Amino acid sequence: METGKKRPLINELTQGKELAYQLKNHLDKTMSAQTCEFLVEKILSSYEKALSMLNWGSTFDEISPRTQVSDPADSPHHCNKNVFKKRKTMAKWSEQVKVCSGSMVEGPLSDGYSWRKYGQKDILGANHPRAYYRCTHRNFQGCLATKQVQRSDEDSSVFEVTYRGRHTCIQATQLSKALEKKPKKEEVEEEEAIQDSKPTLKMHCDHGFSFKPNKGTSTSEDGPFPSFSFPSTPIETEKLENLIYLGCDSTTFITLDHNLQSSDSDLSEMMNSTPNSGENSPLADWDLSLDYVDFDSNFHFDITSEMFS
DNA sequence: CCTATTTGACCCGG
DNA sequence: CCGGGTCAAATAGG
Repeated sequence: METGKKRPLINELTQGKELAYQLKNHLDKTMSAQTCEFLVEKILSSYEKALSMLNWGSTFDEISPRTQVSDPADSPHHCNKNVFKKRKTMAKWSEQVKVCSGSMVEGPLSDGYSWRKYGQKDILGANHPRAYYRCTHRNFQGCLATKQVQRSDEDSSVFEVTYRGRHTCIQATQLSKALEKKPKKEEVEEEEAIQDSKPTLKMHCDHGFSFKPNKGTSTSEDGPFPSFSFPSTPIETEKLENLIYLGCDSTTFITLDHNLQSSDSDLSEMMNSTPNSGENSPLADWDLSLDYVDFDSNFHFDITSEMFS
């Protein structure tokens, strides 16, 4: 990114940040909208990150998704196992992380997200291998964020961390954080939200698909199946693209019912539970469904038998 | 048992 | 062909 564009960008982000703060103050006084507050928190965090990235002199490069799609009428998307074209269109930035010399805490400190290692490679000319991580919530929330971590050659206390793709997931820490702020009264006005006594998490993205995990407190497998579904009518490429890139990050609408304790372990629990009925969870294919959605217009959807193999 | 990590194989773009 | 990135089976660890 040229330095000429840097200043306006910083100004813009700063302004947006201030506006978000103002909005937050208003929300504090009004009502039980923890959901809105949660959103604002995310917005702020997003701005903070962007600014820190820019000021830190780290590289940041994101190709506008606008330029990637020329044929929005292109209909359905298919999950093909060997298609990774879209990776090129994902945001990518990197930063150096130094680990405290005193502490022997191996590896770069947590950046607030939970990652799962999926590979390690010896890199040509590098003394230390490069580790590959992806978001732990990839399977459950379709979060495509990944990062690479490589120890610096000269200074072994420095790690080069390269991020790819923004998080579209809801981290457990964010959930608990949002819950902490919830006032303890307000039983009255939530009547309509109380439909059953089970903790539920409803997540809704405003571009047409929804992800609605629903888990009972008991281990009974007869509870409602979690469901993730795209709209029944094919969604245009453009919309999907906006969904992913503007992202659940900023457009996700969260409804937290009372007594929420949902965590990823809960999610994994319900997703991995193999019902005795022999029926697999409908979420089994969800990873593929989102994971391999291809936004490149050159890619042609083809329905083959491998879709539901 | 389950989930996370390790690690060689595999894929793919340059 | 080579090397970076990913997959997935084996393994570790709770």
